[in-house]
Amino acid sequence: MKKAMQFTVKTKLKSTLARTGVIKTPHGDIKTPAFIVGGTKATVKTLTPEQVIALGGQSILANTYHLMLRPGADIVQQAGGLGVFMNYAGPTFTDSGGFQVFSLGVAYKKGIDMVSHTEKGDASAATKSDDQLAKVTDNGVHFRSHIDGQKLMMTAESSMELQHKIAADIHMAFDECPAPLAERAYIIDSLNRTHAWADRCLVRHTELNEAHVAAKEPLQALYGIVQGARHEDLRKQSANYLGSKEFDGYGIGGVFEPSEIPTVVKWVNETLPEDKPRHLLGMGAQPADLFLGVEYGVDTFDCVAPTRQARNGAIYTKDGRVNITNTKFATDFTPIEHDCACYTCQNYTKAYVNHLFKADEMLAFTLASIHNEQFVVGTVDNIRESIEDETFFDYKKKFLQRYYGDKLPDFAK
RNA sequence: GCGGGUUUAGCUCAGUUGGUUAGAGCGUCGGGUUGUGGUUCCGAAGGUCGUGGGUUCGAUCCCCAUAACUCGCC
Repeated sequence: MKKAMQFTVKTKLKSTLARTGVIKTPHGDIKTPAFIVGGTKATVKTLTPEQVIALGGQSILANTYHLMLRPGADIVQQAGGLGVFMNYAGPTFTDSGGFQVFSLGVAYKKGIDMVSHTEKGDASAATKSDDQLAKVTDNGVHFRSHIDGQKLMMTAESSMELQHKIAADIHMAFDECPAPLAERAYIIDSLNRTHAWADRCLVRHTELNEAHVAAKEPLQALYGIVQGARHEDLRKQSANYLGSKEFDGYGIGGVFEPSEIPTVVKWVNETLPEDKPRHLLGMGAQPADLFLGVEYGVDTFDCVAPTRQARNGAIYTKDGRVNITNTKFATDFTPIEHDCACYTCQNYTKAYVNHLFKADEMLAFTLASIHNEQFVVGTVDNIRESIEDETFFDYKKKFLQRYYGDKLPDFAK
């Protein structure tokens, strides 16, 4: 069968896993490494697709779980698929809903911070399944909608069916994301389940793609998702197992600290086949994540942090993160960054953005999101260029030193 | 002019049958947010309880006076 997408490696940075390349989809190309813009509910919050394109976004990632609940996959399909529905002509991804096994399951309102403060979480919550919105079985996951409480079931097959209705260019296999504190025995159990689900996803996905061929519709691509928590042998086992299957690319899932990118991501990417793209799921809130991710072989990222932080007034600058709501900005009539090319910095002052936040005006979210998203997307674009002209390490050192100053984390040095 | 009510944090108000560091909501200030979370979470600052007397071991609370605001009546 014809390929749903093509990935070509263009250049490799020696003595690292970093590379540049191009992902070709039916809706356009993605130059990698690339930061994929978060559009969970078929919208990049507070931004129009035109604004996303203008800030340099190459592609958008939506979420199957959320779209299944609202408006429903059938409605997205009737609309003509995700891209038509949301008026975005570029390449799209959907996440499978597998992450909600964790985020709406064991971690739901249990106080487990997914990355930064895992040690403070309730370890016993890691494997309990009562009093939760999600229950994992070998067949799939029993959910309770966080919106209206109705009981739902998602399986490998149903996730594929939903994703094919939503019709993004690139799908993620339905996986289980075990809690970071789960014990090894549970991680192994979970990993076996994720692998079995990946096989089932591939079978159903292939059937659905055959139907697309018959209907003369574009093919859709599927990434397998590597799990294995923080265990080297399990991560490599997962990368080997999934790497031997006919996936179009691979997602790196699970929950770990940014400081673990040089270990966990490296184990995975030195094991996966070189000719398939790798997507680091949900990471990229900080510049260090981006540089380290690329250095250790990540081709695409997605993260809701740039827009979420923007909605709360946290703004990225090359000299570190600032809170634009701080009083000191109320009378600062200069742009957020004088050398930033984004729409916000070209047209508005810190004082104005500060005022919009204080006054609860919606434009605040839009202007802050444009800047933050362009900051992160642009940083990954610059990283890509630095690989091609072999200035990556110099760029990384200067960027991170300036951004973090005295707070530069050891793992990023 | 007479009678009633109110006066506690920047705002709107709780409260104390008199007893250690007087509370809330909003606002203010600061922080958080990594495959769910704009209207969210965490923390902090801020009051000689209108003013002046009195009673009491002790008064924001009881008594007296006074001021401001407010309602009603003439």
